[in-house]
Amino acid sequence: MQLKTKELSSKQQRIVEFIREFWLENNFPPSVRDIVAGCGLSSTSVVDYNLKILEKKGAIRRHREVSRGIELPSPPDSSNNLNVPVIGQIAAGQPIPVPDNDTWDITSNADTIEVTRDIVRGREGVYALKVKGNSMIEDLINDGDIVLLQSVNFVENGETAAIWLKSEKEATLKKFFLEPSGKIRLQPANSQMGPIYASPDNVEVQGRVIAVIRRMG
Amino acid sequence: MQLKTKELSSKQQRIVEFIREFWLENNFPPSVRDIVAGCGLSSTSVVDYNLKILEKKGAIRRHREVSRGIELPSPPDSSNNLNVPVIGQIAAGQPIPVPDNDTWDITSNADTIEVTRDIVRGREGVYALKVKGNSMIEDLINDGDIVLLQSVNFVENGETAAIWLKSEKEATLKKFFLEPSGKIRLQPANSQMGPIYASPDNVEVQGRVIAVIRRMG
DNA sequence: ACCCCACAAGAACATCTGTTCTGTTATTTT
DNA sequence: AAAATAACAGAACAGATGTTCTTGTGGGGT
Repeated sequence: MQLKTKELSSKQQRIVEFIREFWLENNFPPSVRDIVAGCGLSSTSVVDYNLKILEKKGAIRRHREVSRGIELPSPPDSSNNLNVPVIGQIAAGQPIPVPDNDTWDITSNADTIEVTRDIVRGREGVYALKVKGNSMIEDLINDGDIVLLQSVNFVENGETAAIWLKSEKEATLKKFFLEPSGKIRLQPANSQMGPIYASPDNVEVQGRVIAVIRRMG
Repeated sequence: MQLKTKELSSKQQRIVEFIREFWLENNFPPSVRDIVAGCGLSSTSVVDYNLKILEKKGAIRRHREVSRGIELPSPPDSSNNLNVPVIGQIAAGQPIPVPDNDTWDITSNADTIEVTRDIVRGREGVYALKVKGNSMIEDLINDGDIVLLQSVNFVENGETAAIWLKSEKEATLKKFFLEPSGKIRLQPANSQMGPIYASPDNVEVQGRVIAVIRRMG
């Protein structure tokens, strides 16, 4: 007597996820037997059984007697969009939870932002942070902006990056410079503010900024 | 001896168009027999014959032995994207060609930028400008940024807007304030720069900024 | 006329595929 | 423990569907 509501069993989640992946890859929905193979199930009847439940729960829509007649409520944008997870906020003094490597759990209930593919430009490991507070205004980044970051451990000199200062336990967006002296200079964009100097072993690059999106009005 | 090249016969164009419509409506590709019915053809072999040609010409992609295994090179936008015309650049001292009213010629060969619908949020008369030069850096807008504007003639106090100064023949992005004195104050965002004061009849609001998109790296 | 070729009609075929039927197993309820 | 229910397994059926085969048509070119 569980699952009366909209909660999906793990198998059902897996099926939905597979449908989405399949659709993304092939631009058309999978057949029942594709799902059997893709989810390692044993029988088409199992799929049908669960698809019926999924339909009742509103997770999918089916067209009877039509091959591959499965619709997702929000069809994965086969074309030009990507869903980038917004994994948190960034503000001075706040830690960033960084995703482990590149195995994202897109299906998790994390917020996502939909961006056109030309912004991501094929890069892997892209995530987004919402800027909280005005502490990054010197980098032309404002409160409420969304910054898109590529998860990398190293950046070129002069790139804007999300940087974790270990001892201070602070995350911040700054321009990154490795000085000839071996020190690392974190440079704000405004001449009113001086740079921050840190030793390399106190600095951890979390990602570099590849885009900023600001909505107003 | 026609159609050796990529040109499509009227029947083939019709088929492609039908596939696109069908896909748009159902979120999955049509079967061969759907095309027969939808295009008023007489036989599945006619469809198959033409689909093979279409595939050779690169108009579609087919997956053999897979029902509804038709892909369009650019699958129809399932509704989340809009193409916004980039009608020019904005920089101090440069005029902006502003579109007449709200009847855009989207099909014109003007550059467009594709943005997700959630950025436009249903607004009409949205266009984009590419920022040239660093003259707007005070508004957290940088060289190379794309600003999305909604074409309006009036803005609220405090909104960032594209403003045309008639006598100076200058276009600029500034925060707009109507002062109690009746003058208009155009306020940059940086305290280092003072505001510009102008009389209302010298000011023409061209649009208000609804989003900023900056790509880096 | 003749032949060649693009194109189409219609039927037939072999899969593919959604659905159903009959059980079986595990879990929960009484 | 017995009954009820959820979930799964396997097979089979019927319709959907891609593909192919044969035949027909109409026009150009020689």
